[in-house]
This record gives sequence, C-alpha cells and structure tokens, in this order.
Amino acid sequence: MSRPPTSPTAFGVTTDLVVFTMHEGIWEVLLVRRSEDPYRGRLALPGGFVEAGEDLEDAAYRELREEAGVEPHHVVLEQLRTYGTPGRDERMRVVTVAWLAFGADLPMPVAGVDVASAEWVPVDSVDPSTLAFDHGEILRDGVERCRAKLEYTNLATSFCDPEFTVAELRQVYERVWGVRLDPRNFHRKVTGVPGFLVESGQRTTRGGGRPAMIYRAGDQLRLHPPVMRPGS
Amino acid sequence: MSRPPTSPTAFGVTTDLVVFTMHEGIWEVLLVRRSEDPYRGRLALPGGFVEAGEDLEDAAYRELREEAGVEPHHVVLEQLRTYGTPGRDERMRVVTVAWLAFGADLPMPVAGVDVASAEWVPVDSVDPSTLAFDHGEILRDGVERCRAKLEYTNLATSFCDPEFTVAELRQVYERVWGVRLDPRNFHRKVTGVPGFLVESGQRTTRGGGRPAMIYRAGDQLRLHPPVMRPGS
DNA sequence: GGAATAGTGTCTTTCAGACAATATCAC
DNA sequence: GTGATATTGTCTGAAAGACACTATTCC
Repeated sequence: MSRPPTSPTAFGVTTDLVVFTMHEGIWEVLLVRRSEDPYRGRLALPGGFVEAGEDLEDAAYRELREEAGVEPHHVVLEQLRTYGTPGRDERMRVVTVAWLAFGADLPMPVAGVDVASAEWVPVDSVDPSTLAFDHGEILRDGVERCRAKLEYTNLATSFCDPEFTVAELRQVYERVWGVRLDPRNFHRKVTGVPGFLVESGQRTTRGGGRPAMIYRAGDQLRLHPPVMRPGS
Repeated sequence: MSRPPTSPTAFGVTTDLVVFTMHEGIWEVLLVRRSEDPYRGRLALPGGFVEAGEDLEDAAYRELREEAGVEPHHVVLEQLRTYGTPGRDERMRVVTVAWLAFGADLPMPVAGVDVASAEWVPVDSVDPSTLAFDHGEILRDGVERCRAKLEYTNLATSFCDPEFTVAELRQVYERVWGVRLDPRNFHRKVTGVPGFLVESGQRTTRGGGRPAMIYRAGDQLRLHPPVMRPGS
C-alpha cells in the first residue's frame, strides 16, 4: 500500500443537526445550551465529533439519540451541507457535516455530556446571529432547504403522525412557509396527486365540524405538480 | 482555551470535482487516469487533499486550476455532497467534499502530479461502476443534481458562452436531459421569463436560416415558471 | 425558388387561485 | 336550528404542449 501522494492535514470532523419538528402547531428546531467553552452558555445546534470507523450518517443518528433522545425511525434524515471555513472552531481545524432531521412531535430532549440543556425553540423566534460557531448560517440554510423541499417532495408528511388529515398536512405548509393557504384548493391539490396520499378509510371523531378523512403518506416521494409557495 | 470535550479522530479531508462542460454539442465530464495506487490506471474524478488553513471552496478552485487548468471565473461552483463511509479510501479515513463545476467549452486539461492523463469524457459514455473509490456514486449524484437544477435555475446559461442564442441554450437542455424539446415552445418559454435572458441587440451571421437574436444571461437566478422536463 | 433556421400565433388541456355551495359533525 | 370544519363544484386566468404559419437568411 502506497503513502498518500501529499502529506494531508489532520482535520476534526463533526456532525451538526438541524432537527425540525411540529409541536402543538408550532414549527420548532432543537437547540442546545453549551456548557463548555468556546461559546459557553450560547445556544448551538446539537452535534459532536464523528468517531473512528463510524459512517457519517451513523454519527448523525447517534448524535440524534444522545443529544435529542430521538430514535432513527422517528425521523427522516438528509444531508444538508458541509462547512469547513478555517477558524470556525478556534480549538482545531474542524469540518462539520450538517444534516437535516424531520419528525412529528418529537419528544422533549435530555441533557447530554456537553450540554447544559436542550430545548425545542420556535424557528421564528431564533436569532441566527446569536448561535455558537457558524450555526446561524447552518440554521438559515436548513430553514431554506426545508421550505423549498415542501414544494416538490412529500417532506411535509414527515412532520405528521403516520395517520393525519389534510388539515394537519396543510398546517405544516402554513407554519413552515408562514402563510395561509386556501383549505379548499389545498385539499383538491394534495388529494389529486396520484400516490401522494392514501385514504385509511377512517375518519376523525372530534368536536365541531364534519369529520375529516384520515390519510397515510403514499409511496410518491416527489410531487407533480408541486405545491407552490404563494408569491412566485 | 479548553480542550475538545472528546478526543476526536483525525481525518483526511479531500475535495472531489464533478466538472461538466458542453463541447461541440456533447455534454462532457472531466475524468483523470490515476497514476498511483490505489486504483492505479483507473478513471477518477479530479480532486485532492484540502490543505491546512485552506477554505473548502478555495481547495476546490485550486484543484480546478491544478488538475483541470480551469480558472475560477470560467466556472460556476456549487457544493454537491460529502462522502465519508469508512473504508472508501484504504489508505486512511478520508472524508471528501464533492463539488459541481459548470463551464462553457472548457479547455483541454493538463496532466498533474498524481494524474497520468486528464480528459473530457461524454457523460453518457461513462460507466460509473468503473470509477475509482466511490466516484461513481458521486458522479451519479452530480448528474442528477445537474439535471434537476436546469428545471428551476439559470444553470443552463453556465454551459453557454457569455453571448448565446436560444437554440444554443435549448441544446444544453436537450443534451443534459437526453430529450428533444420543441424549439418554438422553448423559445416562447425562456424569452417569457422576466429577467432570465437579456437581448444583446446583435444577431448571428451564419450560413443557412434566419439569423438568431443573441442574448446574455439576466440577473434572474431562479426560473418561474420552471422549464419542465418532459415526462413529469 | 428551395432549404434551413428563427420566431409568432392559435388552439386545447391542465392547473392554480378565488370563492360559492354542500356535507356532516357538536351543541 | 347554529356554528364549525370538511369536501366538492364552478369560474377565470396562466401556462404547457401541439403545431400551423410567417420571417429572414444562404444557396
């Protein structure tokens, strides 16, 4: 076995997670309060170092479990982007692979070793510029990716329980995009995409109003035609 | 300054490039023939180790210049994805940040230190499973990203010279998607998106047929409505 | 004129958006 | 019944796709 052709620099590699959920109709992101320097006391994204022999995706799932108490089958995980500007971590040269995770009404997180507290924070109430490291930039990218993918994928169903109504699905779009959508057009739209929603045959039993049909996510991952965000 | 809370593993970090161009109407990708083990003699994506103190994007531009002879202002660069499965490089634990680069009729590359030869290869003629490392997977992801971004961004103009005709732009779509598009509908479509194309006032002087208006790319980065790929 | 390519007009269908009307529950 | 929510229907305008037609060049 030959040596690498150049003498490579040693990097630390971390995983940072932008974990989104929908809790009581509020779009929330998981943030941790750092208990160690640097940025002690500041809010940050959950994450940590990738271990030797560990796949990047596995590291993301491990951090999800350790710092957020979230099991893999509760979320959809997707790579966001990699951030590695020199100096982004003053301790050493660190490259971080950021991931997006989406889940329905995820549980309250528990404190971890590096983390004084972990909490769900409404996305709209976060000031990205106050986050540790470059996590504000990562969060902004994650928010934009999330909003964009609602348009042309079934991502919104990841924010819903396995069985959901069209109104619950619509609320995901409304809260993430920060808009109001016409319930009648939205209903016709999403039920009209073949394979996107599957009728369960059940109906809601709930106070006030006609009971709604309960659906499950279908096998259609991409939405054609897409659900368009108002304003282009 | 405190120590990192855990003892991080040391990683090598590399940059790999999926460089696309359009040469004489053929959609091509830049590949290099490896002159060193592992995978000596196999085709691979150009790339190399990120240096100490070097930003990830700067490393991509440096590799572009060193291995492809491409200057930064000739291409549009965009991060694709990061690949870091253990064992993907037998020499050491290596995480690679893959980038997409797009340019119009890029120059013939020159051989580099690790590279016996570099060459433009028609994308359709590449068998991804024959590439070194996991570069086949990276190429497949790059191809799909490129095809998808034609729909809703001005990416296609990156494959054209600064001044181009609608027919040249249409050819980019046709070759990358592998389809035929109706010239008349395509013309009406792209000239109808405000800010996408800017008339230069010039016309082509060329044998056969009515001269075509010459356009420049406008400042509109996103296409609304998108140019749809035939077949959903 | 004929061949070739550029560009416009017209028709049909699909779909988004506005909103009226109907359905089915709790009370 | 009233109030609330779900679901369907109807209309209008925008735009995609098919394709006839006109425009301007070279030969």
